[in-house]
Amino acid sequence: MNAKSDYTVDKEATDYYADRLLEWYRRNKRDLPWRRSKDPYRIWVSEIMLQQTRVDTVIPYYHRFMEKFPTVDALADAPEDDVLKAWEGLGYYSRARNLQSAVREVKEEYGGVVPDDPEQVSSLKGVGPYTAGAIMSIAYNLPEPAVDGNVMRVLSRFFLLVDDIAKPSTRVKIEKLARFLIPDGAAGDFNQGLMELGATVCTPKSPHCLTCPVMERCGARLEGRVEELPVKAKAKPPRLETRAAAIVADEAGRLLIRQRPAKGLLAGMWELPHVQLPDAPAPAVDAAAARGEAAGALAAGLAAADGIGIFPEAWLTDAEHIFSHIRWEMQVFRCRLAAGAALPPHYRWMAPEERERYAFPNLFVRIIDEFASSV
DNA sequence: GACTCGTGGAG
DNA sequence: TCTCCAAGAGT
Repeated sequence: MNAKSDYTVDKEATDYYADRLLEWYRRNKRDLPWRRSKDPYRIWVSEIMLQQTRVDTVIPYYHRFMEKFPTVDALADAPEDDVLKAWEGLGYYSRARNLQSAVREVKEEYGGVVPDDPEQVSSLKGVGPYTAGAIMSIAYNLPEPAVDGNVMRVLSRFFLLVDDIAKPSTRVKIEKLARFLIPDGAAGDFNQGLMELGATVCTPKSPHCLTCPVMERCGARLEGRVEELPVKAKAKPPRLETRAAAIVADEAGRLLIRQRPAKGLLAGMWELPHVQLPDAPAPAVDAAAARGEAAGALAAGLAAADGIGIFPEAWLTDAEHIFSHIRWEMQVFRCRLAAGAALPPHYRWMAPEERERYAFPNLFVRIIDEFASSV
């Protein structure tokens, strides 16, 4: 371990940074919904929603969520399906489940009051190092760092840090630096200032250095290396999965849907019945033959997995959906259900007016909408 | 440390 | 069209 394994900075630079950033933040901060309250619960909900999710995407969800679940008690007492439904389309659905689980723990163990102790908050489900620091500093103004992607980018540039910010160990190092930078009595504004600077000025591509409050001492700018920092390893491409899905409608216009398992991808969400196809490198067959094979595999797969008999009648559409780590290429077939078949417990018939009762991932929302507009 | 876990906007 | 990604956490 050499002396350079941890970042160091002198107090004079620290004071400069905090003073300039705080003044800039207090004059330029955006008027965001969750900044209008110091309620730890509201801060908490916003931080969970904002994980890996853009501000503009979160805002409408945040308003709806706070209207539906305005307090710790309201969320703790709500049916889990209602919470998942409120999260529909936002992605990373385990966040919703973990949030409600943690809120229930706050109700039971802390009398409904979000604790102001970093250790206790960190132990809550779905609350990691960043979110714990954000709640501590923003709601309680306690001097805990809140290091997200913005903060890593901003500090990497200013202090010329060349560690790969995609590595977890780098976040730990930057956390130590960020903790040291927090000015007395202004943790909340300072942490939000760092993030605000990263979101609006020190952006990933073509940052607006000329409006930056700390540009005159920014290492990356002084050395002309703004574009090459931060160092970040590129993610590997998602793996391909080919799938075939069944659209089954009855005479009343109801759709056959099923609920996904409680763990894993899209846990607990509703979907169209479908199967994964063998990923053999298709030997250049014509499209019609490939669809025929997929349709056959769909019928056989649903019979084997769920014990239901369906007969593909026509190809409806192809749909692609890209998750962070998987790419689904799905062929969708309009199918007929075998008469008199009993449905497994995780299957339902969904009437058109029941759409609001079930939470679907967006890829199935699109397919269902396309089917609805085709009939 | 590497993988899992969504989505849609921006360039 | 494609790439990167946006206020990360769990395993």
